[in-house]
Amino acid sequence: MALEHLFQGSALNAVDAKGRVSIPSFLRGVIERRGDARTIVLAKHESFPCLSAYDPAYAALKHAKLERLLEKEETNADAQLEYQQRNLMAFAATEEVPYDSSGRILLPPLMRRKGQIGELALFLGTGETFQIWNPELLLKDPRIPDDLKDIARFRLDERGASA
Amino acid sequence: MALEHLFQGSALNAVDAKGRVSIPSFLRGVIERRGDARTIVLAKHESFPCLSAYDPAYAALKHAKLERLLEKEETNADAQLEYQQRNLMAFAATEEVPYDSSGRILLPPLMRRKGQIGELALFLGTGETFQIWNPELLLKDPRIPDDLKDIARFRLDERGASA
DNA sequence: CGTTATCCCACGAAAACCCATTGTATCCCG
DNA sequence: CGGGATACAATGGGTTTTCGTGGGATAACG
Repeated sequence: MALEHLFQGSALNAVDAKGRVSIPSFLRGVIERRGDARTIVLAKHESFPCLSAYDPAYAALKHAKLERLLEKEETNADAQLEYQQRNLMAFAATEEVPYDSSGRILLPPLMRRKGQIGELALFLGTGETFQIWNPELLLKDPRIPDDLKDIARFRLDERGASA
Repeated sequence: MALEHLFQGSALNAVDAKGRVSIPSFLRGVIERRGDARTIVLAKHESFPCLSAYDPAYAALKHAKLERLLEKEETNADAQLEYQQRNLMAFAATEEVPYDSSGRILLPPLMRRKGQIGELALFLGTGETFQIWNPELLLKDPRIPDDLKDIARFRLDERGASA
């Protein structure tokens, strides 16, 4: 199921007083090439303290994948439960938000809290999806490779922020 | 996954005041034969102080490989984390840049710093990918074969640069 | 009414685009 | 074989467009 267009690159954008953030144009480009939506889906990342984001087309793909997994193990009660749980996470625990003509979304308060996003949002492409981080949390996380932290520091410097 | 067209050869091009560099036409030829993109992907080389570059088709291949590895060990928590880390390095720590009709890219400041590229950029084909070096650093590196350094010196002479 | 979400416009910086020049390798024709 | 013309690559510079961002006006909602 290799997707043709992949999310790649990094950017650090400001969250303004109203809670608005620009989605970097190179990520929007991928979203619009994958489908014709001008919308992103947000979720809490399953293992990192950040948000996971993708386009509606990818959400549909993910759903299909889950379905197939279920059919394989239809008799297994544990598998049934796991399916229910994952399905809930994939849809109930996500929010879909449109971006406007200038490429900005209004970061929903729930997600902003879940991702602990402050005044700065660090966008990281990860292929099929991308992540949105509070840069300070990324720098603190021991699981993040140093080379990537260097990039985060560079993005902070670029902007004049210390850290 | 042997790719049909391979990067080979060397060239030394200037980085201008705006940070633009021409991608040598013999490398562009390979990129455009591999896919129809007019785009290259840049990353810090994992062991040399230079940049590694390739085409988007190669990036997609690399991604598919990672995916397959993951599916084999879906239950293993360590494998999950390692997958996340590799994915971050492969996509967040890279930048995709298009080249214009005259074959130039705008070398992103992040990559320019990571690769320590100054006013001159030495391009070296290495088969599936190619490298972009600061020629001075290549000449200094003890791991580089003398024959290759001779080539670098030749390219510098050609241009009138001393070194 | 006061508070919150949408929409619209405005600005500065950066990036993409277009055009012009140079140098070099190639080709054609005398 | 030589010399001029041609095509393309690399580079420099100027101009236009886009992107990220702030602020205000308008509309919805409690």
